[in-house]
Amino acid sequence: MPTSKDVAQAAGVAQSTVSYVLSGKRPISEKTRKKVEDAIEHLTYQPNAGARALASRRTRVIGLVIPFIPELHMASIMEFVSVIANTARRYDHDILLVTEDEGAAGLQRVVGQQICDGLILMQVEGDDERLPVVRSLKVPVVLIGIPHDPSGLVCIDADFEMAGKQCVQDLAAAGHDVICVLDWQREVVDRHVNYVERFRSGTNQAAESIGVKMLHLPGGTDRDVIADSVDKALAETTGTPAFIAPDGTVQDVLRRVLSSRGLTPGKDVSVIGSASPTLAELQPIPLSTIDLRPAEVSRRAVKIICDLLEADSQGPTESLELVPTVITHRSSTLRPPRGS
Amino acid sequence: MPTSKDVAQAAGVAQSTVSYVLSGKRPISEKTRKKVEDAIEHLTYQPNAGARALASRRTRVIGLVIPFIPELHMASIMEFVSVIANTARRYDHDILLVTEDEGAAGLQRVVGQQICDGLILMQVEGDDERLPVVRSLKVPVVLIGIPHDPSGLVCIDADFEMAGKQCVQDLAAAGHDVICVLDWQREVVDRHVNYVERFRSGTNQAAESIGVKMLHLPGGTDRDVIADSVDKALAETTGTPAFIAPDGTVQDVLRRVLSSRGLTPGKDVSVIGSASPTLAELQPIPLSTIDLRPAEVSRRAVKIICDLLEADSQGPTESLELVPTVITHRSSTLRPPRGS
DNA sequence: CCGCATCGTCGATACGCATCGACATATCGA
DNA sequence: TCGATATGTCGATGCGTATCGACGATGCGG
Repeated sequence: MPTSKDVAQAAGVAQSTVSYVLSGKRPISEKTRKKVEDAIEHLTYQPNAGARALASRRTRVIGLVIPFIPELHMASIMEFVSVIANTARRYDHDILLVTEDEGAAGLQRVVGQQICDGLILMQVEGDDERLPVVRSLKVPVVLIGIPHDPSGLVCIDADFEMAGKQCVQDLAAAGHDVICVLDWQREVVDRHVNYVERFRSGTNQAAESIGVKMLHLPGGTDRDVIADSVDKALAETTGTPAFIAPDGTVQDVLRRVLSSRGLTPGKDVSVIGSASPTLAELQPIPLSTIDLRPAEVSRRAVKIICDLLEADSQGPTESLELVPTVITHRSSTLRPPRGS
Repeated sequence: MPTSKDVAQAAGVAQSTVSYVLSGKRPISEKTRKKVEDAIEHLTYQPNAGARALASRRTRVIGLVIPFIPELHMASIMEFVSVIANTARRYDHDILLVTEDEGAAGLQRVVGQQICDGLILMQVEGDDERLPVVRSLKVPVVLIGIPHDPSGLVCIDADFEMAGKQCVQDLAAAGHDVICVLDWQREVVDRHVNYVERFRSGTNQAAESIGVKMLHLPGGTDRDVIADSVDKALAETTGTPAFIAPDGTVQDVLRRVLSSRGLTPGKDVSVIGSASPTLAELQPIPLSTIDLRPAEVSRRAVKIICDLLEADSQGPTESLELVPTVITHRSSTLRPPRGS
């Protein structure tokens, strides 16, 4: 493997000059730059990451802490991972996978060994056990998700409260007087993931100001539980009920239950879920969705951490960003009455 | 951040002694070892990865090249990623994400900059454009998937031929005389992923030796296409046809088509798919599956590359490992007649 | 024509660890 | 008792890059 010394020799300059050509931190004459660049190309030189990290105290690697809990919809997690990785590259950084298995110790390891310059944590829970460690780390950390106490932390997430409001407003406008939220799976709710509460708060606020009835019923993957919830919702109204099912797996079960009751989404009932456009379109009845903007959240998370790394100064050690959500109408919801 | 020099000072030994305590490459007296380990603990010392890489010419990082093509079932990809990451940790290695976006150039970058000691490539296609680059790299690379020309490459994959045989043998034993394979989605087939052919070869061999009729029909996500395939299969027999649908998305569509035809899997027809146990159990009629052992494939891939890295010597530069597949009976297949 | 700032380049050094040869001490056989 | 072998530790060096101070060359104004 060629080194910068080899390049220097080939170009007839000092090694430090090669370094300055690459970093641009000192003026270089056009002539010299050309010579060096030619030599680099000719030798197919690439700077050694280890040496660079050692000398500059920057690895240009960001640690990404991914949850692998089976209850979560893996496909949607991949969406985050994919966008984060690609965005990081755009900032000339790489992504190191940090598995949940290692727990908080893993964070200390990758930071302590200086494998990473900073961290992105996905799926942050309300009372996450890793928070004390995160606060103690002396590198930038961006959380995707909002813990109960976000003080001293940099967080970003979809605006779940807004999402709740939008769903309710939308369904109310379509004429529903009873709106039923089927919760996330037990496993998610029990982890006290903060967004469950934020979403609920949004729905309730909107419902109160509009004057529709909200039902919060258990979700989960158990067909009987969902069936029970559906029946309860039906019993509450003489009109057509509306269902909000944020969780992808819950949507699947709901779909089957409705079908067995002879209810067609978009005709006899309305259903809004959260899903990627691709997935939503693939369903038998294309699903109207509340888009939680995973790609945008991911992009911003990377931008935030890269800005913090750039700044070098400890920057704002606390911030909270909420990404606006978007409703997309497809076929699973009723259309609002004409002229309203 | 404390360095090994700090540790040495605190323990009253030379820096090199600290290094030998950590690596175990030279005998150390119990007394000295204790002093050093105490100092390490007291200072919470962790070796600097960059310096270590520079001196040892080993980063202990493996690059994982992930496909993000939307047609693929992301959930199953996550299964690979998760197991690979965790297994790598067990070998004291970390995983760096290399996105497909960068293409072959990305491989040259992470290897050239020596960010990685080796690579694992997922979803290798029959005629993968990255193969020339892979062959030219001077670091170990393990491919998950078998290209058309595996010479000079280290490959591992599920034994799709065995999988095909198992499915056919199993369905034939259950009394089916017509067995229909619904292909993967067009996008997958068109990429010339080798496993499509290997699977087909397995089914055909088994069908021939047993004497049942095989139908290979188009799969995909289009309902009409699947419906057409189902009708064709029905027309071929007066008995009960069997369907094999390896692709997860195809399974979903097939399920709906069968239901609309009034056909119940496990009663009127048999269906075998490939899916994780969790997913299979979740379906309305638990799906009998052919398990392609993603976790085992992942584990072995990591083991192979770590062995190669350990060996240091270029090791066997060519190898091909096939992981045996497993059939699991659930409710979507007929039971073989008693006493047979 | 001289002093001074600017531009462009060089040499030297530090970064933190692994590793090699050297050396001191302890252990053993003859 | 003495040399030979193990055993345990140290000092020195190199890995490849970034960066700092220094220095020669050039251009400027006075």
